[in-house]
Order: sequence, then C-alpha cells, then structure tokens
Amino acid sequence: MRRAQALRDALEQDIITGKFRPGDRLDEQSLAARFEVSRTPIREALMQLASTGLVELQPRRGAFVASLSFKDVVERFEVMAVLEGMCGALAARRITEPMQKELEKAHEDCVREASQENADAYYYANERFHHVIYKACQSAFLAEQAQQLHARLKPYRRLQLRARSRVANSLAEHQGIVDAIRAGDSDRAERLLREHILIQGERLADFIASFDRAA
Amino acid sequence: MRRAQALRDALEQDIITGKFRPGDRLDEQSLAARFEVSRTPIREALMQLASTGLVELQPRRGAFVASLSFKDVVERFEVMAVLEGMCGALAARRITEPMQKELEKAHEDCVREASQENADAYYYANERFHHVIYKACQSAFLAEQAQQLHARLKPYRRLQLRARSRVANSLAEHQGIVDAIRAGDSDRAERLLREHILIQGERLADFIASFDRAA
DNA sequence: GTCAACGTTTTTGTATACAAGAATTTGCTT
DNA sequence: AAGCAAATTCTTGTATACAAAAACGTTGAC
Repeated sequence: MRRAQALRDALEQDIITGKFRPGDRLDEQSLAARFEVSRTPIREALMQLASTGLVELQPRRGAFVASLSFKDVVERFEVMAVLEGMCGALAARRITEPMQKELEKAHEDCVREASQENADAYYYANERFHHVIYKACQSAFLAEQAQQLHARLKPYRRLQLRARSRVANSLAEHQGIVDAIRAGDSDRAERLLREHILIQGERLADFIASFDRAA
Repeated sequence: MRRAQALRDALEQDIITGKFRPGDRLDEQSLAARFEVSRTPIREALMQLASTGLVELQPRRGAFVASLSFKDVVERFEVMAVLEGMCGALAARRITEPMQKELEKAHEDCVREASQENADAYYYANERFHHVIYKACQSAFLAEQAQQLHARLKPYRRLQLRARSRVANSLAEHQGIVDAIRAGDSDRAERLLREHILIQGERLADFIASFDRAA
C-alpha cells in the first residue's frame, strides 16, 4: 500500500480513538519522525483527512485536529437523518431479495449481540445494519455519502451506547425499519430512519448538556 | 495565494469548461511544465480535485478527469434534490428577515435576466438564488454539502438552459419556493425544491437520451 | 504473424533540499 | 517593567532528486 494511505489510516485511528484530541496541532515534522517517513506522505495524509473533515488545514499555519462545536455535530446529525431516510426510501422501492436477507440477518445479529450485553459487539453489529441499508438503496453515490458522514459521526454515536434503554429502543426501531422496507413502504421507511437518527442526535444533545452541567 | 490553490482553481475551470474532457489523463509532468511549477503543487491540486470528485486518482497509475456515467449523474441529482429540499424546509422555519429580502431580490434578478434572454446572466442569477437558499437554512454543514454537490453538477445543469420553456417553468417554480419559505411552510418548500431539482435531472435525462438517439 | 518475456523508458511515490512566511525571542526604548 | 521592533528560529510550501512501479517497445520463440 502507499505510505500516505497507511498514514492516513493510522492518523484517522489516532484521532477517532482520542489519542489526538480536537484542537491538537499536527506538526508535520514530528509526525514524520514518529512514523519514520518524510514529510511528503504525511502532508498527503493530512490533506486527505482534511477532505473528510477530520482535520482542519490552515494555510501556512499547519494542521489541527478538527473540533466540532455542539452546533456542528447537531447539523451533521440532521443531514445524516435526511440521507439515511433517503436510503431507506430508495431501499424500500429497490431492495433485492439477497440484500433483504442480508438486512434481516444484520438485524438479527444486532438482537443477539444486544442480549449478550457486549457493547462493542453490538456497536459493530449496528454498524453493519446501517451499512446494509446504505448499500440497499442501489445508489452508489448516496451510499458513499451516507457512509462517509456515518464514519465522521462515529465518536459521537459511540458516546450514547451506555444507556441501556437506548439499545432496547434502537432495536425496536430497527425492526420497524426492516418491516417497512420489506413491505416496500418507502414513506414509512424514510420517516422511521430519519427519526431513528434524529433520536440519536437528541440523546447526544442530552448527554452533552448533562456533561456541561456537571462541569 | 498558495500555488496549489491557484492550480486547483485553474484545473477546475479547465475541466468544467471542457478543455479537459472526461477520461483525459492528467499527466503531472506536462501540467507542471504547462503551469511552470514543480510537480508538488500539481499533485496537491489533483488530490483536492479528487476529493470533490472532479478527478479520479488511480494509485500508481495517475489522475484522470472523472467521467460520470448517466447513472452517476442521476444519482447525484437525486441526492441534490433531497439536500436542497432539506435546505428549503429548514429555511422556511429559520430564515431571517434580511435573508428573506436577499432571496426575493435574487428571484427578481432571475426574472429580469430571463426577460433579457441572456443565457449566461440568467445562469449566474439562478446560481445566486440557489446559493441564498443554502445559506438561509442556517446550517453551515448542510449549506456546504449542498454547495459542493451543486458545483459538481454545474456542467450538467448548464446543458439544459437552451430550452426556452424550461426557463419560464423554472421561474414559476422559484416563485412558489419563495412564497413557501416566506409563509414558513416547510413541507411545501421542501417538496417544491425537491421537485424543482428532480425536474432538472429528468430534463437532463431526456437531453442525453435524445443525444444518444442522434448518435 | 502472434504472443510472451525481457529490457528500456516513462511516470508515480517518497525523500531531501531550498524558499518564504509565521512565530518567537531578544534587545532596545519609554 | 512593559511594549514594540528587529532578528532569529521554526514551520509550511515548493522544487528537485531519487526509488520503485507501471507502461512501452523490442526481440525472440513458436
């Protein structure tokens, strides 16, 4: 693989996992030293991360880990809700039989992992469920956009898995979505998915609000 | 300004105006020679264009002007319709008084330019109208996404301005949109904007179909 | 004549060198 | 001592040099 690509992945992980915090400066020289490469592939990796919004590039001033304000995050959840709703609407009309099977299997995996009370495993099963919906819409562009924004919101989605009741509700919502898509009811699929995401945004808002109160 | 940035703009223009055609190879060396810079800023510009989808970067094989298939274009118009509908829905709820004035002025400009039958001037007035709607939604992220996709579809939107009747219809649709937003009717604003864009996609499809028949 | 394999050439990817702009420090003035 | 200014240092942006992979052409075998 190209070094720039490997570096991109490594840096992305470091940012998502919080090794680099929002606002941190990403100095080219120290990164180059740390990864034992020249600045060239480092710069390339930083530019790629900037295009996904994970890094902010200030001309002649350097790269910083992007820090999203509360408003920024809410705005992204709003768009995510609409995109995912659109995926659902299209999927309800266009889903293929094998894809429908895949969707139902992904949902069953979610149910199983949830019952095991393994937060990580549930998280990944949930990822796969949403990913199947993106694919099922049969629009490569929409799927790509949805996947990209979904990835960007990863750290924020993860925050709210703690709440037990949320998982149960989430599963019920998934079931409704699967049913709507199978029934070919695009309006209902769109609405349910939109709400499913918006609820996440709201829970996150609650979470942050309580966090702010504590501080 | 940074050279990479200037090059990005120059290349973008050359691609949009058709100086470089879809599928064309963008050789780093010849571009560097042509613009009298080194390969470094050229590569940077190409990477930026790749992130907007205007250029396709094949690892170790070079850069090519992206060529969108018919399906690719339709998919983008579909997403554009949804994003723009969302802008309208939010704008109907959140638009400020000065922004409302700006929107109405932009619409009036469209009407004036249309009556002058100057295709270019109408095109730019139309651009401004849509741009105001993006801003009016009060979501920086949504506005940015909409603007970016709008820009990507520029070459395809331009194709259909020839048709006289389309301009008249388009103006009528604009009027309806302005009214819906002023009335704070978010559902109607969303629906009208969505349809307004989808019609463009359909007209384009007709255009391409007739083009294919001719060939 | 076609195909394949080897060698050449061209092109991309990375490293290093250099230039130019930002940040910082030091020294001077008030 | 505080504030400003010049000079130094550090960092980014660009150019060039080198390495490695892909494209190309040539040559030879069948």
